[in-house]
Amino acid sequence: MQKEYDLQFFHNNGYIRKKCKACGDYFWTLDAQAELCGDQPCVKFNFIGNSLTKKPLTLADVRENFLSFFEKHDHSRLHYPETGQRCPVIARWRSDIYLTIASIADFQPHVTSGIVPPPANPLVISQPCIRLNDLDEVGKSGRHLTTFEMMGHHAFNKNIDEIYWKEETVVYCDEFFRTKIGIPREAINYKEQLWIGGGNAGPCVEVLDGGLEIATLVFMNLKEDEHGETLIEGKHYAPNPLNIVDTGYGLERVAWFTTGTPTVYETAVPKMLTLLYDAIKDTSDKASIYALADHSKCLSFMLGDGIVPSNVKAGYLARLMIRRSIRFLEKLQCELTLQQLVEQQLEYLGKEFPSLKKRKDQVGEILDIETRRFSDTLSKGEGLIKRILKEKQTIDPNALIMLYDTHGIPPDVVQNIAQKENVMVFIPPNFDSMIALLHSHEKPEEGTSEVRTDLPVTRPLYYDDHYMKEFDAKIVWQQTTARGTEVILDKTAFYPEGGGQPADKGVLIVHGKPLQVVHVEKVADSIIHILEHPVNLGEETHGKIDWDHRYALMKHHTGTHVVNGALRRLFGEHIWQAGSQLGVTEARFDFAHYKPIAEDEIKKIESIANEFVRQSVPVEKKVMERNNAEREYGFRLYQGGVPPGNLIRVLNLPGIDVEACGGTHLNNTKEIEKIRILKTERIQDGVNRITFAAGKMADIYQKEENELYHRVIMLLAPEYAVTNNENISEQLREVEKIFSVSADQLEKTLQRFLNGTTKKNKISFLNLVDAGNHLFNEWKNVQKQKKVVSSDIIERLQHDAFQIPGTTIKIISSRSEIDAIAIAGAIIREPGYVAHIYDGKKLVSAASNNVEIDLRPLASEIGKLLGGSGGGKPKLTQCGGPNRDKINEALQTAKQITIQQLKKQK
RNA sequence: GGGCUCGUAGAUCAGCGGAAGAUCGCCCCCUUGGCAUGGGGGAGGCCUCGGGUUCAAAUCCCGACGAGUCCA
Repeated sequence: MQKEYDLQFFHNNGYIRKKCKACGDYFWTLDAQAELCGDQPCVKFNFIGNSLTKKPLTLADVRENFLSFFEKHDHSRLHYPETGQRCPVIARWRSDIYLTIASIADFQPHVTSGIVPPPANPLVISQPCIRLNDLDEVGKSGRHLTTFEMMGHHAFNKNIDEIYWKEETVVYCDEFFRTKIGIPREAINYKEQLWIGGGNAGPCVEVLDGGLEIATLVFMNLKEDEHGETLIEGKHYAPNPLNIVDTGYGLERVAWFTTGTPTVYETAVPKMLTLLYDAIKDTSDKASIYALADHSKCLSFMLGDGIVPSNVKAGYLARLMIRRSIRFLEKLQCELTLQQLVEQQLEYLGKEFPSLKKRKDQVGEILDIETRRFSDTLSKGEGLIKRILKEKQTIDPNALIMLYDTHGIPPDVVQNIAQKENVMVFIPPNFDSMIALLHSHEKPEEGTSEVRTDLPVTRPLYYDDHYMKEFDAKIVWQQTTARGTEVILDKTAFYPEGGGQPADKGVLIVHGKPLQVVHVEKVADSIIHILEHPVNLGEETHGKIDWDHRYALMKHHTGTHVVNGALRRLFGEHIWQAGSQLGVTEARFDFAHYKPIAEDEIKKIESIANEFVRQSVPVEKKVMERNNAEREYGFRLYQGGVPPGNLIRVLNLPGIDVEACGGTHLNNTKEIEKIRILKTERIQDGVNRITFAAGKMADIYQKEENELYHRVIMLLAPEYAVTNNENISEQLREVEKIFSVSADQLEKTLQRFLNGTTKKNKISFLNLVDAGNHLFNEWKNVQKQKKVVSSDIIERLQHDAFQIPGTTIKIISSRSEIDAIAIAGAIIREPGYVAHIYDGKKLVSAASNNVEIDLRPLASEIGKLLGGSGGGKPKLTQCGGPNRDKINEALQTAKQITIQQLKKQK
């Protein structure tokens, strides 16, 4: 390995290779006396309050110095449509990580693996990154940040050093720090290290000064490969197709080095710190103030780049940061809200990162919602804690885990609340691992599907012409499985299932005989048709696609993009696809948004979408090089997922939506005819689903809805006349809400409520909603009446009661229209009664307090008589059964048994 | 994506197979010159919806819908 670092630069300039006395690693230095490598913890920071550089530099100074220095040395600055010269902090172009954690992450995996050429070569960027690995250290350590910029110049070499490699990289580094930052050459040590990460590895040189690692120069030339010959930390590596210069200059660190401020925070977030010091009375808790300054910057990037807080993925991380920040604000008793803080931070960042400010309104609303939500959670938690204390006087670790895992109350918050009740709560030191243990049984589903590569390749005709309905082809492969006969053609217009679009249906005609195609799927580059009947290899065939089926899917597919565009137009740039499924009758589209869709918003979305349809926008379908597509349209392309390869299919509805999409689409939005939103629902926190229908399917739903409406009107007709039949959808939705049922239960429920009310003269109402409300209120009144017992009835029953000879006890045995429990209950309020009341559903037996009797055996016996059973409390029982014709007998028997029992006692 | 909770009065919740409750809030009355307060009375419930088990379901089981929360 030693020769990897044996650079001409070191020899030419008099560097000496030494071994660090503390850590044992090798390093190159100009200082003959040096014994230590210059990294922490071998040496301590020595630049604090004592910078070696001539003048302090701001972040903007350092960034511009870096970028222009490398630009002068023939590096290109990149440009991205939405964010300017950087990628967003949410890694939209890849699905293996949520956040952008390094400058090289911008080019993984497609560029680093050699599939896609670099967007420029060599290039220079300054990439805002977010890392939450050392979250607990942020603020405390004085040097950890969640948000930082990694400046990097990258060269991608197909050959060993086609662009440049180690020597030039170190020379650049030396020159940059000397001329642009003002660090004397002799102050810098270069430490030999091995770099491993993200499936790649290679030698690296750490650039050290004053105990601070100001840059890392990585020479990435290995990739993980189980057949590889190089063994590093138990893993095998093979040569990477590219030799990549991957440098990382920490912007904040370099700036910090020039300022020598007590911590990195004074350099990284100076304005925010000033703001916080003004807004906080007791500023002794420096660590929390630092953390808050850092977190608010982190949130500016997260939310400004379009992350929507949620309980999943990157949204979860955003919520984590929000809640942490709010707790710091409360701890510090800060006068400002998180919303104010972040809005201010957006202002600070606005000049250097203009795209962040564009989402200021949404960011503000998100933080407002999230703040209220968190305080709801905490106040609920407070009630919960107080109740637990009331019951158990203490909070044990189990309760602590329950409070956190189920209700989101962190243990230290529990401790604070309990302290107000004078209860000490012990937080187990291994609390975090207890939580981890709780979740350790959750195993992710393994999707190990072996991809066959030995199948003949099919040429897809549906991309040549999305409207191709028939074609001629040759059967080049076939096999019979349990699913049927699987056939591969040399070319096909049958669309295989994928990307949320279901497979085509249709027939393959062989020798004039049509064979049904029941399913089509794609395996690598082969398209497999599944037929019900066997065919012969090598036959010529004529394929015919079920066009009604396919055309409906195309309407829904293009329609989905139109709906997406409408949503973004209405709500903002944070709208992002979270999933989609097409059907023949309807389609659904899931998307990130921070609140549920309101009733009036459904109409707006529908109207914008239909406006797009009316505009007759021509649909552009083109294959583009990835870099060109990204440069032109941005990462919005990847909403439906990141396709592999260098060439990607781009579907552009100019002014509406543009996405990488492998589906089949219409040529013009007007072919959609119309879009009708059927339903919206919140499928997850932060994710909404819209279900809609396009074209004649929309008409079908309209027709069904009209029919339902008219059936409902007919149903109500005997008692209600509705005069105005407008806004049928809204009317139905509203009525469904009144009776809290879904559409398919509506008629049944209305019938139930009609049955539960007494018939009156027909009343006329303006609309269905008013009639529904009236019916509901009528029903409630009737229900109430059933429980109200008139004193007349009670008096009459008591008057007619049978007095057991020789006692003061009276027995009532009777039927009633009103609820039996209510009647019996009213009777036994006076002493000396036993009542048996049947109300058509159940037979209730009850005895006054002063009557010594246990009615339960009686209830059981009478119940059996009725073919059922019975029971209850000693002086209040219920019984019943299917034999309703035996009610009279049962009432009589009950009376007899009661008399016998009470006589026996005498 | 996986897990754990929870849907009962306007709010917070109790009840967890046998007459739907508490506290706060609301309305009325009494106490005061007026207020805070105190005392008394009252209104307010499709116990989220649907299905099942049972003589009997707010309560048990299944499903839907809605909400909260943790983990990756």
